[in-house]
Amino acid sequence: MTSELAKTYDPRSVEEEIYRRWIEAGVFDADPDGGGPRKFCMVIPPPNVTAALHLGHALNNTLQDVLIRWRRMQQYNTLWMPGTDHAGIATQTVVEKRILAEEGRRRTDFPRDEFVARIRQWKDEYEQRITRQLKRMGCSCDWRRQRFTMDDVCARAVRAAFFKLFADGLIYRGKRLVNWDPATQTVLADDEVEHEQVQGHFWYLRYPLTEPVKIPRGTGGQEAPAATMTHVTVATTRPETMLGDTAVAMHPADPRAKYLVGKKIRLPIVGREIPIIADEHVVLPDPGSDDEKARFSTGFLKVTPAHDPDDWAIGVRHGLPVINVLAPDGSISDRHGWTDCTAPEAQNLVGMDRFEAREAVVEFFRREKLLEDVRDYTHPVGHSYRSHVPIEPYLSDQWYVAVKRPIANCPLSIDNLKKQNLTEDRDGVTCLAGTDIPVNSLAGLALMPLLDGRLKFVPDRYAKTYQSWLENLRDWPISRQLWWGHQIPAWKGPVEQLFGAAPKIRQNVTESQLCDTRLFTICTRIQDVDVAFQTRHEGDTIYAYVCVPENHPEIEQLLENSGFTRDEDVLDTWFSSALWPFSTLGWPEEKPELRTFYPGDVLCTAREIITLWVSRMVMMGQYCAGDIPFHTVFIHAMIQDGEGRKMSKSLGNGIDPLDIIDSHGADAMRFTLVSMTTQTQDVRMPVQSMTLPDGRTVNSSPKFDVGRNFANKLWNASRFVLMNLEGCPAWSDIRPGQELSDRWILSRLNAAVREATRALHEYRFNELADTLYHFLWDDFCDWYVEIAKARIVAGQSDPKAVLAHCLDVVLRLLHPVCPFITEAIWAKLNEVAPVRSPGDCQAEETLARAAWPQADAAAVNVKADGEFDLLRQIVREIRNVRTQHNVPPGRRVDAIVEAAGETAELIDANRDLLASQAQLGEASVSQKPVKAPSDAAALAVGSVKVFVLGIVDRRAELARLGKQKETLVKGIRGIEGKLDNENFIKRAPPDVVQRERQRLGELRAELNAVEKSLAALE
RNA sequence: GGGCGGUUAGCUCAGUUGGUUAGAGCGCUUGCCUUACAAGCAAGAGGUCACUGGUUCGAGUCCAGUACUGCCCA
Repeated sequence: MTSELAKTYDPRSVEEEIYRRWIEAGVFDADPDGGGPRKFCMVIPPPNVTAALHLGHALNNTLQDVLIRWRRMQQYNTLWMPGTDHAGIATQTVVEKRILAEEGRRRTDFPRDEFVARIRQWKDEYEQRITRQLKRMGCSCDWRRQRFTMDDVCARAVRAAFFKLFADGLIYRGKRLVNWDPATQTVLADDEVEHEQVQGHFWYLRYPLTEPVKIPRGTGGQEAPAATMTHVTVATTRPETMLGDTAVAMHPADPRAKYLVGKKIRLPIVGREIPIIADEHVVLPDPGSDDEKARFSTGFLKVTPAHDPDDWAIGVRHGLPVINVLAPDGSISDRHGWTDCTAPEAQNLVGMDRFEAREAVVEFFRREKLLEDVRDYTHPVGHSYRSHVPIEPYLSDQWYVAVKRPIANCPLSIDNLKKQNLTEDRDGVTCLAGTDIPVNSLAGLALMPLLDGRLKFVPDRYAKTYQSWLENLRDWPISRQLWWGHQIPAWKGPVEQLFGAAPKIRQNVTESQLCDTRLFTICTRIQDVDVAFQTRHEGDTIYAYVCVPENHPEIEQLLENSGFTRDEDVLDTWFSSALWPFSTLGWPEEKPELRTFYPGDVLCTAREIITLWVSRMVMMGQYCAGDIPFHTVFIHAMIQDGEGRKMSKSLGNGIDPLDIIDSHGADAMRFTLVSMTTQTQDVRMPVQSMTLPDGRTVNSSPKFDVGRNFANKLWNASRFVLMNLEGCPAWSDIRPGQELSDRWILSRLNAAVREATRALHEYRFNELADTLYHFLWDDFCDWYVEIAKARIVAGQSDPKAVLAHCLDVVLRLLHPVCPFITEAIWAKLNEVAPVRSPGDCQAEETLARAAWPQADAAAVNVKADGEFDLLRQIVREIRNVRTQHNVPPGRRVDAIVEAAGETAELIDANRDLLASQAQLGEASVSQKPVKAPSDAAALAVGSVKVFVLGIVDRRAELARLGKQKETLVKGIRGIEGKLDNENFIKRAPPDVVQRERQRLGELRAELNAVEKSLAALE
């Protein structure tokens, strides 16, 4: 037969060809004009172009592919939108490092355009690699629509969103302390900062008072006995920041405060005179306190507004000067706001790295006998999630998105929330209940759908992460000092220049409005184009920041000709990622794609980006596109190695999906990943090295053998079916209800359909895999196929039709998980049996398009299940006794079954089944008590007794029966204990009591039989 | 410090609203190359469900606490 399959499944021989066929047939192509409510849309979490995909991506994309293929088979109009993310800081860093290593050149050695072009080359290469990886995994994305977060379509959306936010007054320029990464020299958002415990020190530094201060005896504090103070002692973990100190603070309740506040200190090294101030933020010293800060405190706090967020707040309260002593690269500098750096000791420090400077400062204090103490102190320090260096609080101008500012023209109604009492009034602003978040703010828009139930997380515990993040949200800094990204579409120039560029402004806006820098945004027109601008005092000048909408280069040119310059910074990567669900569909243009596929349905991602990405997509989806981008967020586990560590390049424990596909096949990898997807937050995957046929040694995991073995089992089961379909009758010509084994397998099949569909609806991926695994392997292969063999040999043809139908349905059910192998077998099955199921209609040519099976409730047959279970149990017991008596597998033995009534009839009708499965010769059934022959092994299966003749080894039989008796006695005692308990009888549900009673009866009958047999042997 | 998890067989993990003798895969033992499959078949061994207490007729499952461990946030 031409369609005979190879003995072992070889994925490499089919995968590529099948993928090509899907593409040619346009199977993955979405239809924007398809209309109808049955659409299903997902956007891929765009992989970073930083690097090739790892196993986590393989998991993430496999799960998405399972969902989209399932919905496609359910005949939804599906779209899976593919694409990649430019990953600003990550990609720029990677390319910078590589160029430095290979060419010895730094970014600043290039013109910006040229450097960006180099990154673009990298991006092109990795975009291609990633795409190829996804295709090899079998991902059924609509590749015609593939996007990149910096391509023209996405860039237009970024411009449009930025303009909209700017014009609505939700983007503003602010000067404040930011998280600064001195290595990459850019600002980071709070959530890009990782807190790590660091073994550090508290240094106790003495700051001399300009003149001694007398403190009367009896005043508290550490230095109480001293009648005259010549210095105060501050404790710090970052001594180098003292160069920027502008005050020393103490708590107003400190008894010493009334003598010291208002006095001056001469700052060592610098020579600056700074005041002692009173502020309640200072922690009072208390050596016995549980509070670590109180134990380490001296009561005096050095205040460095430019280099610490808390000090910044104190500075604002007291109007302190702000002295920045660091350069952007983290070195000490007198050129970024430090004007009194004149002392030679101070000048010596300029140019030192911050950690060098720390040692130098400490050394100075030590030398001058001003270092009072050094104590070990373990404390959390923020580190850059990219460069992993400690971040520096740094004063700078950045663009921010105001996340809690009410939006004047809010695009969405809040009536629903009000109805559900989810709002409350706070100072005239409608806020979400229990929060300070205005309903019509960006944070409010993101939180609203969670509260009103339109947005769901699976597993639902992750909703909490999302909610608490939004509730504690601060304004989002969106500018980054990078070259790789969307350049900020804002132009800056002196406000007078704006009049020259746009004479009409005078007509629309008064001069006082223009120069009132408290106003955030003014919208006006330049040459009939809507633009928005903000004004801001910087030094003695009032500047205008002008935002121009997309597609108006002439306005940009006009501004630049008038002395305006475009902001050099780029936007945070997450800004463009936040727009991904609709930027990819062409927003802001009203395209059919957008109408048909937005809002999308499911987002599938890992928990680490719930805050960074998911929340911002919801925020921007609501704000820009007027609806949530998806109704369900499925959060899958993180894959770790066998020791519970993250897989990473530096540890060398990562697994490359392509290596697994090469060695085990894509379907095997997918099956394993799906079967590992439970509701837990991590899964471990023991890593082992493996040698590929081409000689490479790569990382793999024995876990993938599970998938490979399963694929091979499916292949061989199919092989058997295909080899036996000659003369396969039409479904309408068979009577599958007549034979128990047919009724049973069809019952099991339909139960599997029901179970698999339920699992998918509930995102229980492992249950989907388990259901299919056990149906195929245990029920179908181990039992039905084995029974069918005998029946076919005996000349029956019904099993052929049942086999064909079962295979048909299994292939459909398994297709979303294992698309390649199922498609390959489907083609063969179509050759041999194109018509093969109830209804006798021609099967679909392409499995990927075939209909998802519907469970036939009538076929799920509890009676058949029970009857078959009994027969199966009898077979197992006979096999067991054969093994224990060392009966050679090939030797047929005779058996007599003793049973009553319907059970006897059932067994009698299935004597062939027993004979073929238990290797019996003569099998007879007796309704009367059988006198056990002396050479027979006696088995008890419930009320059924089986005598297997001519095999008895007395010792083995005694041992077997003794053991069975022991188990039975134990079981009986347990149940008797329950039934003797009055409370159990009284309080347990009657069906539970009834079940126990019945069970007790069965066990007693079995025990009885076993004891008789034992007696006969003795 | 706050939040969320995890601890079940040698390993990796399931275990639904509490209810038969707690399951699977891998690994292990024994016997089989049985005409789909040795990546296989048949049979089997292996568990004080982390610990302590509580609720209940009944707890792997619910509650409280302890230990260890992981992640997120500050």
